[in-house]
Amino acid sequence: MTVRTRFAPSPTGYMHIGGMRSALFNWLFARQNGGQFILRIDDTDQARNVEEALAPILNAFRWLGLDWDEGPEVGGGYGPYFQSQRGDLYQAAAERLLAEGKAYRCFDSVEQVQTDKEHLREHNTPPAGMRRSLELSDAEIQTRLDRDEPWVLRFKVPHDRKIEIDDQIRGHVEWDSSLMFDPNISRSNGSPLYNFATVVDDAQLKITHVIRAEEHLTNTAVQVLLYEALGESVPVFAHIPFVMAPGTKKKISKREIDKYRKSPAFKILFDLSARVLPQIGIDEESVNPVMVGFYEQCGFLPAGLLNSLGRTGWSFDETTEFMSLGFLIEHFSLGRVVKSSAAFDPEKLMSYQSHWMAELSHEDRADQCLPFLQKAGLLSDSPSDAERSLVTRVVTALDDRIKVAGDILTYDYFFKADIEFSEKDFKKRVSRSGVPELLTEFRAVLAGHDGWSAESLEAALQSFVESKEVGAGLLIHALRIAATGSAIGPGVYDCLVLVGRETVLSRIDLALAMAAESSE
RNA sequence: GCCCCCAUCGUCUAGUGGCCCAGGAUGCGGGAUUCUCAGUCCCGAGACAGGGGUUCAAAUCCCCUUGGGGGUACCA
Repeated sequence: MTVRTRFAPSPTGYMHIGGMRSALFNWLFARQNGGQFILRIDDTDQARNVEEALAPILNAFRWLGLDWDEGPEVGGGYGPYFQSQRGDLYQAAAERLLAEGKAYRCFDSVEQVQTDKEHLREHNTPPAGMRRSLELSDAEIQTRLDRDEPWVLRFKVPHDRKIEIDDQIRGHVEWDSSLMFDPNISRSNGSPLYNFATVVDDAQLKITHVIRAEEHLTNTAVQVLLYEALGESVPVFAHIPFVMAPGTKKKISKREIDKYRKSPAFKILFDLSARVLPQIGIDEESVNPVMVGFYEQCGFLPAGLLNSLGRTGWSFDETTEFMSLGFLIEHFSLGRVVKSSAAFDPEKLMSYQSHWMAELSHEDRADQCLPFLQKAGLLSDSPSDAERSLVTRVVTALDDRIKVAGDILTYDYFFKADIEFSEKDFKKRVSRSGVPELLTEFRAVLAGHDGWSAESLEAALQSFVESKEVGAGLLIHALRIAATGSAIGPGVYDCLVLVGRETVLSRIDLALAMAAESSE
């Protein structure tokens, strides 16, 4: 039997981070077992713009390198893969259940059902007995049908059953069917409800392993009954824990985004996007950490996010933290998925991301950074060899300081002509007694300096400060601010080399002028 | 209310009766390296929700309590 798993997203216009984790586990399990991973689109609610709303989802899969064997764009032998196009399947299954007496028309209004349930609850009785419509005679049913009375289809739960599953993660779970209320399986307009559609689909798609979030565990009872009524074999279930929002015990959700913006647990992520996104022309409000696209746009590596997703709710052993996709395919196991829900941890994500970024060669890191510089207008659309080489040299000098590709924008002073001096640092390092004079003199040294390498510049500065009998730090800090405008960056000699002699000299002039101005 | 699931450092987790006065990672605190920042290297603080059993022995098994989460929709 070939393993077949699936992920069934609704086209919502973004890919949810928690959903992505579910998809990843399904994908890993399929790949590990040489099976198929299927993408089915749950678009019964959205009539319009499915394509547009689906694009970010497919893009997220592609970005992370998770392919699908059947689904949108690739087709497959069990299509169509859009629920909106599978109406006849649900219709046929519903009619069969009705004909076989396994489902019945319920003429009760929503309000009526509601009232009945409340009444029963007051008397502490489970609502399983509510089957008024089942007592209707054929003639009565026909009369109501003739009068065009609305009805929904309810599945007739056999009340004498113990429903048991051996969940791959939860273990043995069982329910008493006598406590279950007959579930509505299709609406008065004939469209199927989730529990029904999903069973019909999973059966028709020959899904062998249903790996999904824990919220569906209770639904499984009804679904098992439905599989049986339809004469289909029941798949293996694996209910994985929720991905919770950092700092909370609630499922991570886009609706809570305003709270997340204020939450300290999310701070590093929002700080990052505030640094990066405005510079590349993306509205900060348009993406957020609940969406997979956020990470792509900030410059995360697929490997970083994947490692983080793979480690929330799953572990390999007691020490292994860094896992490539290949490692995960090889070693993933449902049995090692944890039972308790896990909070997505941005700090740990950063740690994985830093690790995978550090694994990249400087050239590859430069390739990651390049598009960000282009989007920020700091580099032309088709960069010259000289520009590309500058990026590589800057990235090399920056080394571990680049954790996500978007970090390159923090060091924009290597890529633009005009810089702004950080006011605070300028005051602290340049506008202090003796420093402008020192800088003026050293400017002359630089202007006449033979060669322009980090080594020779260091030697020049050392002998200069020795002759002046001042600490090297005094000049170094001032020089850094003057040459880059910023207190942070690579070693100062690297900075001088990368910025170039001419620019360094003119920036020093500018700094000296500013210092003179402020001292007046 | 009823049904189901879950419970180890702040967080992610290891642990399937003795290897555990609980291991790793992350974050945090301190130190070292240093021209800043980042990194790296050391050191440190930090958890078995509570109560009962079972057993020579329990984080691990059982029961109860408490806490958290989910379901109970003509949502998915």
